[in-house]
Amino acid sequence: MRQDFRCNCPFTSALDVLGDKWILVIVKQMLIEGKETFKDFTESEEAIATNILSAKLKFLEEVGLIIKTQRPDNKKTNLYLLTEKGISLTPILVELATWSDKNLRDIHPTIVNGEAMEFLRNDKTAFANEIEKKYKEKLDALYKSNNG
Amino acid sequence: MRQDFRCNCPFTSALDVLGDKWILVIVKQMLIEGKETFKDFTESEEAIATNILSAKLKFLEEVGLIIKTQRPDNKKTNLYLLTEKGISLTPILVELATWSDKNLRDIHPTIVNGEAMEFLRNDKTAFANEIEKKYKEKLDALYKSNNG
DNA sequence: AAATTAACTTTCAATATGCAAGTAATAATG
DNA sequence: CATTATTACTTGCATATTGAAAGTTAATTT
Repeated sequence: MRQDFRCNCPFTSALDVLGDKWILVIVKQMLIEGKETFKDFTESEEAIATNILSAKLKFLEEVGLIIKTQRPDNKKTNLYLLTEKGISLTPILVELATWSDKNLRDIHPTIVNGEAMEFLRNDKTAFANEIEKKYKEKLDALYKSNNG
Repeated sequence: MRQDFRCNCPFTSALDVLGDKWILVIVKQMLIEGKETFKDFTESEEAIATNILSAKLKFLEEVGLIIKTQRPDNKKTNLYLLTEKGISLTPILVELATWSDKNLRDIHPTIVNGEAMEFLRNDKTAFANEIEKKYKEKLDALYKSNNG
């Protein structure tokens, strides 16, 4: 799954990488729902098929949005973790959710509307910062336990 | 092409509507490049096939992101115009371009890097406001000439 | 050692994409 | 006013992508 680009437009080029049903959903699952193993992803609400998941994880690794690692004590379970490049997708995700909240409820009334949505509506930037911070703390903890 | 949603997650629901290669590219062409007729879209850099374009325009209309109109003096040429819901995709597009600018140049060095990019980098919000404002002025002018 | 689990891969059917050609209606030209 | 061109499609067909289900391999647990 090699990447090529339709043209030199920055908008279109972003969509050449991110423009599909699954890529940003997987990133969301990592960033917001704390998913990190193949199994975690298969068990999510969105119910991705394993062959698609496999292909998308490979692609995400190829374009440098995630890395594939393991815990030192477990050779079976792979860990998929966001890189800086991947973490920096947060503002896009935040704008997507904001747009859903404001514009999709008429055709999709059951979109969740809890505390997190409240926080997002109230301060988008703070919401994004919080999420990025939490994820980075998680990475720090992981790398610390991996290296001693 | 009816829309259904994978789940109640606001992130995923946005991608149920917007998550594909073409939808946001077409919106970008309308919003930023001023395209408004079928022909305009077929002549763009991204070179969309006419059958795909036809299907995507239909879908965009169905979900209420665009409306299909005509000029009073021309019954042949349809005009495709963004609704409020469509215009409010601007912040998403801005974040996509920002992300491209920062993260895609290593694997795609020829991404454009002109004055507009400079403006975008300098003040995202102002850039978004400017674009929305210009598009709305265009709509105003059009509706004025259509109604007298 | 046997059973279970995690991470894939394979197969095959269904859907989406894309190119090329064709059509119908309107508008412009001679 | 007849011919030609233009716009907005649609159709047919080939290829690519997606998705469900089942199978495979290696590591871990019992």
